[in-house]
Amino acid sequence: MTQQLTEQQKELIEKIGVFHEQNGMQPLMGRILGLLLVLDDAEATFDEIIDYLKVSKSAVSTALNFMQIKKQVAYRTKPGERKRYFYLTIKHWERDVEKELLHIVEIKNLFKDVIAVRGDKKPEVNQSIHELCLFLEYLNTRIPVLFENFKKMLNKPQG
Amino acid sequence: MTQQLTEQQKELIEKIGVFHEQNGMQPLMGRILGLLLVLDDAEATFDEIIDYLKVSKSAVSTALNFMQIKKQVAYRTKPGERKRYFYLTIKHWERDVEKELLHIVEIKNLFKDVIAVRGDKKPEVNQSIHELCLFLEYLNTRIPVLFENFKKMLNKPQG
DNA sequence: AAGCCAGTTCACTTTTTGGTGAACTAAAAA
DNA sequence: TTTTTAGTTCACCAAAAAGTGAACTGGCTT
Repeated sequence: MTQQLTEQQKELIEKIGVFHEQNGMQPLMGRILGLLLVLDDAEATFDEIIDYLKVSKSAVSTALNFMQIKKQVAYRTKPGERKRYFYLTIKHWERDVEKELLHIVEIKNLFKDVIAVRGDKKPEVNQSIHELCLFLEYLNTRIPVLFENFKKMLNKPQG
Repeated sequence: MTQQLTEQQKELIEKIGVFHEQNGMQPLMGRILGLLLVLDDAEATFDEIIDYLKVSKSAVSTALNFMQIKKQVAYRTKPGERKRYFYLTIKHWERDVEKELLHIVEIKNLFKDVIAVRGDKKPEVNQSIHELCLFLEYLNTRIPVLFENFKKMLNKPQG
């Protein structure tokens, strides 16, 4: 029998799950993220996940495979054991946050298409869309700088 | 009869719709966004939306109300006419982009909760989460600066 | 070679979502 | 006052998403 989760842990898993659900992630995946964050050893086997979250094998299998493709989750095995210990690839949080930032910028291409298609009946509107595109382009150039400067700040604090 | 959309316009509406759908927006709302972006006069009445997008009154009513609450859409009336001309509040794109950036930062609070709950069995994991929080805090402070510097750049180009 | 372990696959069920149509409402027009 | 216009509400329906359970697979163990 797998160890019990505290009430606190359960609540937090749920909150994390709901947060990710609202961001378009499938419910179970959000809870697996929460579970692996909240567990002291930051990993769990297939059967432990089933046990903790009270879901079926197939649901867990599907969710984990998807999350592995998306590089959110990986697994290791312990010598002599066959079962997989799944864990979050949280050490690559930079890559993930960068992806989120780039995603904001992504819509720029659609706005460019919009500009190409629009007539000039409403110049103020065209101007707004144009400015937005300029900003997104600017933001795009600043993303790497944000990470660089953050690292600098970490090394020499109060800089 | 409402004027016909060109193939190009239809395609672009669909692309914009799909993009927003994948970001958790309801399908019809995404297409309304696309429609109002693509139309030369950047506005449409209730019945025109029904006509262009081939959907029911109730669907449009629900979608528009929601989008008005979210401040994505507003309407005006023309003197002497009763019907509403709905348009995108695109001139407030700064507010919207800022909201998206803040949304990335939002998860910081959950990670803080995670840190509070986690034991110290896996210090590397705790360290990663901690660094992530620091970065999100840093990003949070940089968001207003991004907009400020963009505006400066607009005023004196190549600066 | 027989059985087991750790997961996978797939047909099916349940739940959620998105949308429809008809009846309704409030304000303006006739 | 009745009708029309412009939109709203709500009970219902269809489709899509999410999850279940049972049968299956492929590598290890005995």
